[in-house]
Amino acid sequence: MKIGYACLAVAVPGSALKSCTLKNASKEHLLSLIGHNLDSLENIIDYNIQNGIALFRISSGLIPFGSGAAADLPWQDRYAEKLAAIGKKIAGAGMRVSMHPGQYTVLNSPDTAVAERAVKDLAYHAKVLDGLGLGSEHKLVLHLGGVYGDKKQAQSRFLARCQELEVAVRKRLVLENDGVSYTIEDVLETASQAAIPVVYDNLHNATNPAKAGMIDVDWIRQCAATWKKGDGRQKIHYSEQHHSKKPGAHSDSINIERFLEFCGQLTGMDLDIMLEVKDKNISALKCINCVSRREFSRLETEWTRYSYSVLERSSDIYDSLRQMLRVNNGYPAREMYSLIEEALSLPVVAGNAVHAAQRVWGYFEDKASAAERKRFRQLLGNLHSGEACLKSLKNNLLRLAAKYRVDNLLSSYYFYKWQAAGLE
DNA sequence: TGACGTCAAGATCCG
DNA sequence: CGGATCTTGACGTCA
Repeated sequence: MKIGYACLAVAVPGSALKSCTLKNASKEHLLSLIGHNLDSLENIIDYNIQNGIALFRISSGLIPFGSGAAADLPWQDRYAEKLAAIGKKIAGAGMRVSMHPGQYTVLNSPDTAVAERAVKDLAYHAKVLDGLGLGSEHKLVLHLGGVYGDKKQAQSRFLARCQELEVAVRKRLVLENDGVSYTIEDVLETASQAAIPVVYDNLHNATNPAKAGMIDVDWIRQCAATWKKGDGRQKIHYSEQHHSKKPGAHSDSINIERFLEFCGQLTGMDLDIMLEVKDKNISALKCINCVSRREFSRLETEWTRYSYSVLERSSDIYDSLRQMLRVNNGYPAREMYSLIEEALSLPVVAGNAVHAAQRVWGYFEDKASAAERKRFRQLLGNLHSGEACLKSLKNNLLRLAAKYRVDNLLSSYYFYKWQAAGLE
């Protein structure tokens, strides 16, 4: 089983993708953006390898306007070596990647211009995976499309268009149920006719359920039969409902107990699980560390990433966690993450926030300039007057971490917004 | 015609 | 000027 995350990595230096608006999309500018984005992708892949994450979705934004303004640019020639090097790392690590054209790639549209653009878009995505030199188990995930008042007809239009796709696309194509139009039952019907594997998405099935009396595992079993030799392991999408947003909205983070309960239903099944969650790699690592026993040092590394976020919310939980990880004794992953989740659900306490910030400042104590010291003390003094001040204090510390290249801090979750709940 | 979702670019505002 | 915050862009469908 592999567990992974989609598109971008949180708290991974050098991993950001760049883009531009269409009016600035000159050939040379696009080519330089592509070069930058491939460097970022390589940094993400390196991070994945170091952290034992073996499933990843490459962002469609890797090549800005990949099926439009950049479609005819010679990026795969200009960056052939870089692409090959990245592909080699992926394959060498046994990593599985995918891509996922979004809701605006609609193959079954009655508007043939829209459908043609969808074909081009699929071709672009396949070109990336081909450029990386990866096999057909590295998939392209697509939704069935629109309904246009007649679902049956829209489904057969999908089938017809599917027949016409080039092999490079077809061999990678998999279909996913969506949260509005096509239920998992609809998708299984169409996909079996086209001999396409099916990705089951649990949250889409919650907002757009197929029929009563069926649970996740029932559908996952049905999807299993659609995965053939050469497709690789069966893949599913797992996500949780956001506590306050509208139905179908992804949660900020995966709740570890809920996830483990879900996994408990899957015994005897061999699946790859793509998480769809705002905090991306952060939740992926949590889930990976909890489903099977790994090195104790993995937990220590995680604790260093979370520690300041915990400290600024609860010094009691901070002490408990420090105690828990003090000795290399057993493998308390589940307990550790549950406690961390508990801490992160609490508001930041101003007094604790000061302690956490001072702890971080400790990294710069011996190198900061007089102006930097003065600025830090000033921001620290402001802390009691509200949330905006905590934000600028953290931004200030993050800039120092970048300037003085403190890797430990740059990979700390303390600075990133999915951890940044309100100040009490 | 606007909402939907996603992310970063671009624009604007502030001290 | 740098930094923080708000708005726009790019896509297609559907109410």
